[in-house]
Amino acid sequence: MQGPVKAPTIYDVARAAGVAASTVSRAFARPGRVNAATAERIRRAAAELGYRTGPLARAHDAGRTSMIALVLSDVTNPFYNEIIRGAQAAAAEAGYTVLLTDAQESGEREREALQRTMSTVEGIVLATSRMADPAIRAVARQRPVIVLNRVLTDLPCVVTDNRGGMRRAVEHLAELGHRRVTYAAGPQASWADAMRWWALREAAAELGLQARRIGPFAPVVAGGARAAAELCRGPVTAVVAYNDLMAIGVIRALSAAGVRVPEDTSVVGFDNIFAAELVTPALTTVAAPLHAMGFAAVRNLLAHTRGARTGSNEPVRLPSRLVVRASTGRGSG
Amino acid sequence: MQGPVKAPTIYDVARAAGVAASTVSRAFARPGRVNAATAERIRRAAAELGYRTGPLARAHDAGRTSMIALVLSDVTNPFYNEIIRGAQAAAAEAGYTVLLTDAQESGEREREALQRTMSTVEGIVLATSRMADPAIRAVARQRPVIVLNRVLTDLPCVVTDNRGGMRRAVEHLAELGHRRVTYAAGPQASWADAMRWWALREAAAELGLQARRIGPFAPVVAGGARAAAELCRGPVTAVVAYNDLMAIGVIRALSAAGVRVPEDTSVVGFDNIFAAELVTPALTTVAAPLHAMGFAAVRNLLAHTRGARTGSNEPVRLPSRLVVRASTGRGSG
DNA sequence: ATGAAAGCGCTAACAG
DNA sequence: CTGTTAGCGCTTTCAT
Repeated sequence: MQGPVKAPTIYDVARAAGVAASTVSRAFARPGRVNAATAERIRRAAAELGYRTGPLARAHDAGRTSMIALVLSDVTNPFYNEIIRGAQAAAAEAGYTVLLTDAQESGEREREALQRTMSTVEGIVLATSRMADPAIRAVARQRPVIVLNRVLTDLPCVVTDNRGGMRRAVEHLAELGHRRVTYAAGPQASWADAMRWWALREAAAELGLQARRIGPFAPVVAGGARAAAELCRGPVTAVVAYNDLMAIGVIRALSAAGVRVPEDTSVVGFDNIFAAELVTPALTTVAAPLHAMGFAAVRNLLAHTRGARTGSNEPVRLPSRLVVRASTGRGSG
Repeated sequence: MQGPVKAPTIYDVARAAGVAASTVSRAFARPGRVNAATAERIRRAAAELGYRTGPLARAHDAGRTSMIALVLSDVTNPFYNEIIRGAQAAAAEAGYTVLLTDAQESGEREREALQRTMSTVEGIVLATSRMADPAIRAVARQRPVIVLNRVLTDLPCVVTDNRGGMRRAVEHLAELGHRRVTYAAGPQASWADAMRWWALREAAAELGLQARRIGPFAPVVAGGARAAAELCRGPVTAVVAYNDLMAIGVIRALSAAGVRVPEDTSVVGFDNIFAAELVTPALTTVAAPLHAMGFAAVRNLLAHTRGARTGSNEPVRLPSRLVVRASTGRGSG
C-alpha cells in the first residue's frame, strides 16, 4: 500500500524528457511551436508518468472561466427542467457554460458544494436555495449571485407571482362552488411555501372561503400521499398543494382510498411540471414561466458579472397563470 | 462605456486597506485570526473595490479540488435521477462533490463543457456520452474517465446487461403468446440503442418471434408518439421501446388513436424511471440498477483518481431485471 | 526551437 | 496580531 502518490507536475515531465518546463508547456498548448521529435519525447514521458495538467493552474491567469453555477435544491425535481433550459439558453447566448450543482435538499450540502464550486465560476444562480439568508449574503460577497424563487433585500432576485397565481387558483375553486380550501404545505425552509400559504389565505378571505393548512410535507409524491392521509380527517372538497409532485401524490392516495377526483375533491398543483398532464386525471395547476425565469436569472447574473455596479435591486417578478385541466370540478358547497 | 475593467486583486485591496496581502487573505479565510478593526477596514476596502477572490487561485496549491464531474446527455431525463443519486452517494463517502454537466444531447456542447470543466475536477464520469470514441479517449488522456452505458476498450466502463434484460422482455412477450415484436429505436449515437436492437433480434430469433425495427426517434415522449404513428402501419401486437419515455409516448398516442393497451398491443419500456408506475396503464419495463451504476462509476473513478495504475479494464456489467406491470398482456398470436 | 526567469493571485510558514 | 518570504503548477516574455 502506497497511499495517493503526489501527482507528477510539469517539472517531473520536463526532467524525465530532458527539457525545460516551458517546453513541456508549449508542447501541450502549441504543439506547432515545438520540434516534432522533442514533442514526441515529451508526450512519451508524460504518458509514462501519467501526467495530467494540474486542476486549477492552467486557467490560472486567464481570469475568466466562462462558467456560472446553477445551484438547485434537487436536480431530480422536474420543476427545474425548464429553468435549467432557460438558464442554459441565456448562458449560451453569452458564451458561458452552466455548471449544475445539487444541494440535495440540504442547506449544509449546498454550502459545501458552493464553497468548492465558487472559486471556479464567475457567478452563481441560487434556485430555491435551502440556505439561510445570512449564508446567501456571505456567498454574494464572494461572487455575483442572483436568487430565484426568493426575495432578499439588496440582492438581485427573480420570482414568480405566487400571489397572483394563487389568487387565480382560489377564484377558480370559488367559481366551481367550493366553500373551503385546504393548503398542503411544502418544506418549511421554502420561501415560496410561505408566500403561497399567505396568498391562499388572503385570496380565501377576500372571496369568502374558509382556509385551512396542513403540513409541512416533503415536496414529492410521497409527501402528497402523506398529506392525503391527513386530508381525510374532515370534510375537504378542495386542496391546493405546494407543488405538482405533491398534488399528484394527493390524487393517487385519494383515489386509492376511494375518493374520486375531481367529483369528490378537487386538487390544484403548482409549477405545471411535465408530468402534470400525464397523470389521470390531468392536473389543474398554477404554471410558472419556468423557462423565462431561468433565462432572466442568468441574463441578470451575467450583467452583474460584467461589472455592472448593481443599480436598483427590485426583484424581477414574472407572471404565472392557471392551467385548468381535469383535477378540479364542481364543489358540493 | 468602459469594457470589463481588470478585476482587483488581493494586492489592490491590501494597498487600499494599508495592510499586507497575507492579512487580507486571512481576513477572508480565518476572520477570527485578525483584529476586528483591521478586518473591518479590509472588508470596507474590498467592498469599495468590488473585490472577489480570483476564480482559480484559491485552491491553487491545494492541488485537490475534491470535485468530480458527472456529464449527462440530458439532465432533464428522469433516467439519470437515480444514477445521480448513486454517484453522489459514492462521492460523499469519499468527501467529494459532484458537478453536473449537461450535454443537451449534443456531442459538441459536451466537448465544450468538458473543456471548461475538466481543469477543475479530478475525474469525470461520462454517462451516455454523445461524443465519438476518439473524443472520449482524448478526454481520458487529460483526466481519469469512466464511461457509463457504453463500452470502449481500455477505458473503465460500467454498463447494464442490456442483453439479459432484453432477453427477459422478449421471453415475457413470447409467454404471453406474441408472435412478433417491434423495436422502436432511440438515438443513433446511442451505444445502448444498438445493443438493445441487437439483443432483441437475437432473443426473437431464438424464441421464434419475428422482429422488426422502426426509428430512430428522439428518446422522449414526443418521439414515442411519432413511433406510434409509424407503428399503426402493419399488424403490431407488441412493441419494445428504447426507453420508458418513448414507451409512454407510444402508449398515449396509441390510446389516443383508439388502440387499447395492453388488450390490442403490449408495450415494454426500458429503464424503469419514476413515471413508469405513474402512467395508465402502468408500464412494464426493463429495470436497470441505476443507483448502483452511478455508485459503481464514481467508486471506480475515485480509485483511478487516487493513482491506481489501472489494472484490467473489463467493463463492469450490472444485471437488469424485468418489472412486469400493466402495459403487457395476452397477444392474439 | 529552446531555456531562463519572471510572474499569475493567493496561501502557508515563519518571524516579529 | 501582522508582515515577510516562499512557493503552488503553469504560462509567458525575453533572450539565446
